Amino acid sequence: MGRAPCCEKSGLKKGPWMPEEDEKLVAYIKKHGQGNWRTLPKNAGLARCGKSCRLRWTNYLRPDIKRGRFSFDEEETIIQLHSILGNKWSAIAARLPGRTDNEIKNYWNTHIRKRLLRMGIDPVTHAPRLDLLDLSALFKPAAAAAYYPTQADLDTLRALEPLANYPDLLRLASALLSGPPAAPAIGDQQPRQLLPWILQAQMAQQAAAAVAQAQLQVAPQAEQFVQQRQAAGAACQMPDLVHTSPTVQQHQQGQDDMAAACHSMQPQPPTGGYAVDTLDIPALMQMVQADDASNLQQWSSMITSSTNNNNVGSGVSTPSSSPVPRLNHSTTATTTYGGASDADAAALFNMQLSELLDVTDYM
DNA sequence: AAACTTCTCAACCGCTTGCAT
DNA sequence: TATGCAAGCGGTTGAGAAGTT
Repeated sequence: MGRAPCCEKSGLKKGPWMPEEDEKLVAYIKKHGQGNWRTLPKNAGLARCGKSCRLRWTNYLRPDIKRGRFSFDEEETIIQLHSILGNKWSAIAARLPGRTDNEIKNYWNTHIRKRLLRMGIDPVTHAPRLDLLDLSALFKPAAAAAYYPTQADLDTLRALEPLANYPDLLRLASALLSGPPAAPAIGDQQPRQLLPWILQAQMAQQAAAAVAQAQLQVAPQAEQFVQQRQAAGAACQMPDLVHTSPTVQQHQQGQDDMAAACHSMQPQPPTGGYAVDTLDIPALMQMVQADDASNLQQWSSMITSSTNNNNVGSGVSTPSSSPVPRLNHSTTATTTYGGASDADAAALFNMQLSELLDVTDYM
């Protein structure tokens, strides 16, 4: 595959477009439509390369382009889609009528990304990162009263302290120990509940993102990728903490492709059929409280190897859109966010576990 | 008011993908 | 199958605007 010869041709203008150039381009496209960008400049009387013309048209001159500030809804949509698609700006733009990929990319880099960082959320993985949180806000005199942590916040921190050496478990426990999110509107957060809210941010975001994903026309490759991640997650063995589920085996029966994906991702696939169907949270917390280091370390390393196998070069949190038939409400927690229903969020929760435990966030 | 710094965003660069030959 | 080209995409740049000292 060779490279397109383009703007290196001498005599072609570069840099900002003049109004008369815009007029020529618009007039030509109105008359002839978008055709061959290579021949367009010559036919339109422009001393530009076709690439430059295409960019100018698609990013600026197209009549259906919406100018001006992004609305709150648009911003929300961008964040949700980014959590699913990553830096696939064109794919995100396809879901935002009137916005170009370039515009969304710029807006992300100049506004949203910074705001997420200030909120202690990793803009790449969308996971909460206490190391990114602007804790200085806690001590600013003007904000001190509002940001001073509550007793509940401190209790939460204390409860999480034993997990400090196990970042992956910390994430899980953080999410589980916190109550339902305060669901603050962006820019109107309840600062006193900041800590538990941040700890839940990933779960909440993933729930919303997955609902958005369900509304998308997922490309077959993306669907396959999601299925492979699910399969690998379902094959992750967690002795003493995970119950065997025959329904999982039934569910997987006949799904050769998923089994193959599972097999390929797990060097030693489980023969006993363990699955992350239900997670024994009380057992986990007992280990934490007893400071059962060996068990925790064993579990932690298994999670690490599992997620390392699953995360094929992706820093993007990728929730699943596929239905999850089982959920044990007595031992798992659920959360809701945005327009996600209880059922949506609940169904998602199990499938998010492998995502939630993605320790690469901490590396 | 001037100098400096930071921010914004249009445009470019270079790589990948898809198609034709 | 290999090659060349066009189009598309994401990362980066840099000029001008806005903000700060």
